Amino acid sequence: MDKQDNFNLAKAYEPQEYEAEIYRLWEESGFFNPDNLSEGKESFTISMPPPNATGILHLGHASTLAYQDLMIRYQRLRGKKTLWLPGTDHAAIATQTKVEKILAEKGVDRHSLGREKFLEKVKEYVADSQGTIRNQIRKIGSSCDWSREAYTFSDSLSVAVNEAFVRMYNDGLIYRGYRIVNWCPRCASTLADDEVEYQEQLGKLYYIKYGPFVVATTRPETKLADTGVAVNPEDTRYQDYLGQVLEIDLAGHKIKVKVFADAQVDSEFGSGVVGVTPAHSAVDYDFAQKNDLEIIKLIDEQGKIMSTGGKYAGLTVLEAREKFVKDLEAAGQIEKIEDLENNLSICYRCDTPIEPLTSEQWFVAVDKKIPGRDQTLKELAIQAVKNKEIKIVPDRFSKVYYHWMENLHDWCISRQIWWGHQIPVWYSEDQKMIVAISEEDALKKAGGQKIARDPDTLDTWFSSSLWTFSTLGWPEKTKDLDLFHPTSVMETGYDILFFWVARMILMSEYLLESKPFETVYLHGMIRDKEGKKMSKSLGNGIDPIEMIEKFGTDALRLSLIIGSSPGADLRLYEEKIEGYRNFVNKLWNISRFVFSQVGEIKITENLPKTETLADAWILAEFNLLIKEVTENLETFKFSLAGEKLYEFTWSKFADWYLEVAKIEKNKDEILLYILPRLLTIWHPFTPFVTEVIWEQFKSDKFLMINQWPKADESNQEAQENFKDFIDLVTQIRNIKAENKIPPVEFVDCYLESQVLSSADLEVVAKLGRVNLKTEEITGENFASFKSRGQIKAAKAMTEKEKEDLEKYIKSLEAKLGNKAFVENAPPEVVADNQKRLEEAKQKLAN
RNA sequence: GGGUGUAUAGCUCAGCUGGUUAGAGCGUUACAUUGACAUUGUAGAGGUCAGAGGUUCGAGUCCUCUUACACCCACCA
Repeated sequence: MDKQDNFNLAKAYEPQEYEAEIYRLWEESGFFNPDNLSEGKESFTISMPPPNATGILHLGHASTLAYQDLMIRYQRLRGKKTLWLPGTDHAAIATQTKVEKILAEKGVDRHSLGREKFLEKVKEYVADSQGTIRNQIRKIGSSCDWSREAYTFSDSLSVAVNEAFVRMYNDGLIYRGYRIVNWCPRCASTLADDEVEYQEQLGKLYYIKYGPFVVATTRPETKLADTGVAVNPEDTRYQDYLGQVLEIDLAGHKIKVKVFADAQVDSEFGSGVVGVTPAHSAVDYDFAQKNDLEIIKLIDEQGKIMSTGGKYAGLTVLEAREKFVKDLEAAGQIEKIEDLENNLSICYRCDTPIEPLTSEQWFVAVDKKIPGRDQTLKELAIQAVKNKEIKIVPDRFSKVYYHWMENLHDWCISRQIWWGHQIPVWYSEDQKMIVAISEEDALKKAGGQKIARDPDTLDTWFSSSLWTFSTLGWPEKTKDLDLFHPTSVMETGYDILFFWVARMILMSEYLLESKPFETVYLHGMIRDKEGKKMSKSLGNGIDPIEMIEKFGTDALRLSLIIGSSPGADLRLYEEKIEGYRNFVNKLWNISRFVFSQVGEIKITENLPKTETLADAWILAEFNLLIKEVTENLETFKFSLAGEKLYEFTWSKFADWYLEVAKIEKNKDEILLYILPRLLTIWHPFTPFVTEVIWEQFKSDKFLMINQWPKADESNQEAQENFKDFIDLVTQIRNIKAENKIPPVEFVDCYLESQVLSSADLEVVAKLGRVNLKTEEITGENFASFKSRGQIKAAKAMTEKEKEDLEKYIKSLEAKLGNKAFVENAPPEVVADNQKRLEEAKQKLAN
């Protein structure tokens, strides 16, 4: 008690009282910026996956930030020049959709507002939510370099976007073409293939009498624009028609279709005859290319039937379907209608059903050889992973990556929304197309003519695919780019492996001829206790900010990291976070206790001398811990590292060593050796509480930039011997409990041990709360003592324990009696079993 | 239709290249607690490792099949 004046820590850790202040101190220190870290060392870089500039941070963000901050803090403590570059994404479609929704509530739509005014509204909205996001990233404790904060739609990143576009165009890797695309009628824009999601639905399969055939379709209205009929080449029923052009009457609407054969047609499905609508189905479009079919566009960009639909013109798709089916029925042309489960394609941002339609758009050619490189973009991206240049953790996602890449089609990059990078293409008065990096450049190229810009914008993933290097100043040759690229780790969820990770690899390999990162670490999705996805509609979402307020950031971070493994989903719930809050408080109180015990609060610099077995043991355990945690962190086994730290801190250091220290006293050297180092290795996991405790050491530097401790040799003998120590104490407590002897009641006890000194045994007795007798107590069974009496701990064993031990001995004897085992098993395994048998027998005999 | 993952205590999960009597946290039961911590301590109960075969001296761990769940991809009109 008399020593407690020299430290000042409340009885329980209250995170809210410290976190904001600690973060402010870190930020002001400038050490988030690698320029202020020591010179000339190896660098370590992570580009923060930019959160969408919409709404607020959810648990998924909290988890990705916790992982990244863990790696960043670890590497900073290891002395690397550590850069974590934060930023946000303008998230073209997502943001535009969101603002449109807000405007719609006021009865305004973007067209009535006009492009300029609408974009202003979006900018306001983005500025607002970026502020929220920045604050929330800070709340998680993210030690990122705010001075380098980036935004995909900033001026400098827009330069990178135009540069990339122009280079690809000049290399023939970006082209404009009239092709079939995914069209979202609500967004009034194209979508990339991977931006289309599928929803199972119960639809109808209509069998339509179609000239000499019966054609089965889920979308009868599209038959108005059929230009072909496909059958399987093996199908004997229709051989005579192959190659013919037939005129078909569909309830008065006349179409001309060419009959052809293709192996893709399944003669078992539906009627075995496919009506081909090239303008509104990707498969049919391919058929049209192969068989030279006419392409008749039927559905326009608003999802309405065009004049090519005859009397159905002007109707929406669904209206036209209803009317046309009625007309066909009236004409006796519906043979039957069946129920059919199929996938409805919907927009990934607004869930609107997708219309495939033909349109003139910009594409990235993934299968075209890059000039001078004899490789396609696709091949480039596959190779980077295949030759292990880039490592994906967990490895199984490499396979998923290859599969996706190999099946990648040309990437449609033009969007018809307003929010985003305008395509760097202008048209001169004489209708010449000018592709240029800027308006000035385009004007120059136009040679004095007036120019007009293409209104289309770029897919948001085009700009984010440049993220690892556009944020470092590319296309300028900057010092940052040189120092920090390729980045070290890309930490993100497996759900955006395709959207983002794959495209970053593709772009970096093409534009920089280098990988964007060395390792991709993929975390899983956060789910609720039942394993359900957290979502607004289910109301099962946990708000990370609320959890931080309730339990503290450190507790939330631990709950996200411990118990998770890469690529696997994680269930999170409040009790779990609460449990880690308890742990953080334990660490706090361990520190309080240490500070209360020692004469002066300072750090022991050198490995201390050991006085007792417990001393030697705890140092041995601690050295082993440092070694293992370091190894685990180097190999991305964050959860395992956390579990080991947890176990050491609570079950070894607190439960045993500190309890022994209360008895043995005078442990200043060792306590002040372990505690600061323990705080250091905990720091990447729980940055706040460790930094707060660290302040008590009055060090001239933050724990954040302390040095990662080195592991010394471990004393195996001490580890082995201390097991006996623990074993004896546990036995005593056990016997007392079994005999209903209150823990506080000191009964007599005789102890003996081969390895423990008499001093050790005295400590054992104190921990077990017994009176240590120097002579063996004979003649009586301890059970008869009931609540008072003597114990010879080594002899006491319950019936159950006896039985278990006997069983164990039998199984070992059987094993060792087996010739095959003795002959085939490695000698050390046999010897080990032999030893165990002897020990067990001895125990039983005692 | 293809592919991947998961299945271990009531719940959430560890268990690395096969070799202790299969572990942890939460929950639960009993006891304790004014001296670091009730956000605590001590002790206990609780498991045919989804099922069936196989490989091996030895399988929770490797192989095959089956079942259940989850996810991803794909152009069944």
